[in-house]
Amino acid sequence: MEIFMDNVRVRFAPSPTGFLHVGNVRTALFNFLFAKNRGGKFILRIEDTDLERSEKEYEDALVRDMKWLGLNWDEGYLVGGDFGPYRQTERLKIYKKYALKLVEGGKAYYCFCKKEELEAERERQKARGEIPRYSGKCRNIPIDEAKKKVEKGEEAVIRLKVPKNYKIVFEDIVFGHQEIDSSQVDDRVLLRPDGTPTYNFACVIDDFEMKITHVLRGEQHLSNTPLQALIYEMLGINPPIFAHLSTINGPDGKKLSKRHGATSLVEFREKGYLPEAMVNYLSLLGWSPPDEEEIMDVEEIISKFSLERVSKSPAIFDVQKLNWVNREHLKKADLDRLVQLVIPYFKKEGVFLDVNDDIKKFLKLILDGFLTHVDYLSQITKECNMIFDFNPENIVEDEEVKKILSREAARDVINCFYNKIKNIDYLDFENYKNAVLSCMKELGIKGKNLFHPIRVGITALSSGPEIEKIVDIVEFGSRCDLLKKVIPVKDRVKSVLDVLNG
RNA sequence: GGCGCUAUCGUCUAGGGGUUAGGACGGGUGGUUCUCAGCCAUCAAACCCGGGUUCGAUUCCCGGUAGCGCUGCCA
Repeated sequence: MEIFMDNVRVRFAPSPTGFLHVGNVRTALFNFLFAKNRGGKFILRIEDTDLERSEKEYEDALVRDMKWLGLNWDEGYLVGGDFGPYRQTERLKIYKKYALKLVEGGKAYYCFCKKEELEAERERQKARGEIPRYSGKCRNIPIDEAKKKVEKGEEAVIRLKVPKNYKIVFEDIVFGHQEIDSSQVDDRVLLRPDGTPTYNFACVIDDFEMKITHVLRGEQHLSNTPLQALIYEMLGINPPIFAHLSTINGPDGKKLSKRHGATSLVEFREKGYLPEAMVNYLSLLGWSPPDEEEIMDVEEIISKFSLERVSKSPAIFDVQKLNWVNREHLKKADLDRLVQLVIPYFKKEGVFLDVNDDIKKFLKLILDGFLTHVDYLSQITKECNMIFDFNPENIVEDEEVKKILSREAARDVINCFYNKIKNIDYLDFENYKNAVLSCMKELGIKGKNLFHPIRVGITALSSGPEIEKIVDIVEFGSRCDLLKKVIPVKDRVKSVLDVLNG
């Protein structure tokens, strides 16, 4: 269906009226993947023709988010290129040129109807149960007369003169052949009195001017495409190939919104999701790899990506699966990198103000012990809370711990363990192992009857990472220059024994 | 209301005129490790409904239903 092209040019064209959310990102991602897979160009264009709602702040956020994800664009906003400018409000002259061309060719006309009048009329039509449409009142004003009015300074918009009884046809890679009667499309406004274009017009002009070969965008634009296809035709130019991407909805099947929790990309970044995990998960929404391997890095996704495997049905954003994808990438990630990523969360908790090499090593030990416990990085501080908040009283409060202590010889184990370590200055792995070993021999206890009490002795808790890892973290942490002190093993066991002995 | 789009386990999906309808997340169970997490094994779980076409439809066609989108001088 699709003609092979080796000069693929695609674009992501967001409007800076809010923060990038997962739906937009998926669209950006698919454009990026397609471009890279085909060795083409990925272009970023800013559609800021909605003067009311567009904000510079959102443009900045958008750039930051795209960069974070690694969706680097080859051409466009901020990086430049041969077809700029790439922000629509800077391209007003271009739209005007094309709009005038349509007017001259009798394909569009000036409309002098007042905005308020039209709105009132729409309301009336709706009230009567009719389909709200433009009456076509100005459609037949002779062009010379209209021009004169415009010259006199009368406010006018330019509307498309949609032909009657006309079949509009276009192809969509995802949704297939589309046919619609021109009676379904209204004489839409192309250019506003202030010279700004409306979305559907600007979009066509820019895609043409920027030599866009494939338009991949959200499914909500499928209904706009007949209008756009018509504009291409009236302009006598060839449309690009369309590929609409199904919507991503919230868990209730409704449009993604605040009440579904995090939806904007910033939120996910702040929570400590890895960018490669976001990319991976989002790539799986509406597209599936040809094999059954779901965990992929960007390069793999690029190499496997094709529009043929994009599905038509809407998808629901599932945080559970995102979490799994993120955990998988967390496992594969370089520990030193994760240390860097985790620093802000510990700072926020007041664990330290500045990092030094010791603290980095300490964080590395924490990650080694607790990483398998988290879905995303910001959870780490809470997960490793036991390192900082040691509460010996817990042994008389926690049911699980009480159960362990009620077992025979539990106290003896803790006592024995304490005696073995009380004179050791720094309990390293060897020392710890030896202490445990001699307790084992001395008391003739092994397995859970040995380790459970030791765990309680050190943490006052019944569960957590491997004891030797905790020993490592706690001992090293106690020597680090931290705002939140870490109590060393020896003192911990002592405190537990004190509580135990009343 | 009109027009358009969509419909496979709870979720993401594969598949496709004849299959034990496959995988993944999540859930259940069991194993492993001192415990939790993890890891391994294992189980339950789906073709929206009704008509056609056909020897045979989950798959193709039509209708219904539901959801979503468009119906703006928003994008």
